[in-house]
Amino acid sequence: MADDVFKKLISHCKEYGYVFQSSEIYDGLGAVYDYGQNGVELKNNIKKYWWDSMVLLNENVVGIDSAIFMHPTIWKASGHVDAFNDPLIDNKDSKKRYRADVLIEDLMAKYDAKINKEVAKAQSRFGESFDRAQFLATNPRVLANTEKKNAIHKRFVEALENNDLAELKAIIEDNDVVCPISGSKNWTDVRQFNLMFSTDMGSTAEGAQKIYLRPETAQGIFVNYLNVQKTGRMKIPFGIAQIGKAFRNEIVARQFIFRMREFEQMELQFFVRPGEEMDWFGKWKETRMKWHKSLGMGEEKYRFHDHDKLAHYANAATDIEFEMPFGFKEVEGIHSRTDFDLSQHEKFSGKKLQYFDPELNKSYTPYVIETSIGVDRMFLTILAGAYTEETLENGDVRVVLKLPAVLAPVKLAVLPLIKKGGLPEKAREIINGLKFDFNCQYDEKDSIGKRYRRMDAIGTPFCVTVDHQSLEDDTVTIRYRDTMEQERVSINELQAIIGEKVSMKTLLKDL
RNA sequence: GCGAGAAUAGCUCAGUUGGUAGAGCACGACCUUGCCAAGGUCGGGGUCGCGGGUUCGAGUCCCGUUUCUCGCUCCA
Repeated sequence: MADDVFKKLISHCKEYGYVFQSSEIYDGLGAVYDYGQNGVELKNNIKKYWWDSMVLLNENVVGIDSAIFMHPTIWKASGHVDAFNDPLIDNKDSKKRYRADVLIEDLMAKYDAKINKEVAKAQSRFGESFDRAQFLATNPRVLANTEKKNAIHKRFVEALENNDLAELKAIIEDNDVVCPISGSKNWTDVRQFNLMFSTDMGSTAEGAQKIYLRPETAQGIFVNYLNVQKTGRMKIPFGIAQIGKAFRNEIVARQFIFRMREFEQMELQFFVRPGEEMDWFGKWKETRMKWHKSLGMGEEKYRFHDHDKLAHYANAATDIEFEMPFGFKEVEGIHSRTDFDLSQHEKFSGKKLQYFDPELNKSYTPYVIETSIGVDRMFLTILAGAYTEETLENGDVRVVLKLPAVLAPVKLAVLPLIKKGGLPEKAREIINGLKFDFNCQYDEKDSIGKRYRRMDAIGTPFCVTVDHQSLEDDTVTIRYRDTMEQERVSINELQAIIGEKVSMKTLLKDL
């Protein structure tokens, strides 16, 4: 059932110009998508809603737009070069995939376990008089295991240093490592998956330098934080916001635009005093959840998912999850990143990245709270939450995108009831008065009911219908998408009525 | 990357034991039309995902490949 809804949603996205597969006429490109005429409007509106809620509503938050290309050493400092280069091996029988280095580390841990067992046995036998160091140096079983382990360790370290994938496989095979699931030794070759895209900078082959397309936007903020702090005279606590593309060569990229190879992030890095990070973590957690819920997609569709296992840079982390047709999924991550990133950049760049705090009269490396949201995932949550199939009184099924008005691609359609008698001209006149403020659409084709349904399908919140009475008294009917109710209003009231309903002020006044 | 399934018009799909490609909806023009997708007339649109093979002949059978879906796996 849920899969069914998701399929319909994907079809709907294509049919109504929201999302197309990239390079479709060339059979497509895996996990890359293009936004269509309505998709780009919705996406831009999402970005604006986020940007304004960060930069306009917080006087201590400013934005930047850093380049996608960055100095390659940045990715060594951030840990991406190491972490995004896992050597992987598959067991052909169980079809399970493992990290080759983890299998070998497990193998070494087994020898440690054997040694510890011998030690424990001896200890319980000899009690007080047990000499651990001497035992380790003389016991033949321990020595044999130590020797085996050291031999593996030596080969392992050398293989890693030389990036020798065949040797990693040889270690696994020579030591009879079996798959825990199938119990077999039927392994594929070890392959390396670099999750970062790379390209060459420099037009000649000799002078070219290998650079990466950024796998996250955060580092562009970290390396600029002092520029912004100094030139903007920012005082801690302060934040830097950024929206931009990031690229990851996902091994498995699936579920439509949920996991794409080229995607967009909206990130805030908020710089705070060390020791105050948990307060700010809590505050941003609450603020971000409020922001999501302000869109009215249903409070029960959101939840926090706190991380038990933290990444190496974080001392607290949570996700905001949204109930997609395929279950609760992460939309936004909120992390307390400590001073990990700035310290790493100090180390690798050799530059001081400390902040002088005039109130405390001392310098320190700030701690960072990050809120990071995937624009494309956000887009998907909005569409998934908005997509509705309604059975009407007459038994017809109406497909309607109940998009928040502030995000809807088209704010209003102006429709002449019939295509003659001066009604089209009047409708154009109304659009000319409103088109500077709202994205308007004109439609005169087909019956009025059919036009309403077309607007429902792309999520247009308001339909303004021009009839003969409009010519006499300058009134029109305004029809509301969700209730299908209509009311007659004066043409010169339209701007205020619609303006109020599409304003983010209405939704975010408590933020 | 492994395994399974799928791919025919913009969309949803039909297509017989292999015999020169169809429907509905959508789209365009004109006419009609006073409020919730169904009026009339005419029209545009497909080398059946792509490449090979078998055959007198392939949308249909075989092989390869691309993309999508599901499962595994991974997930800063």
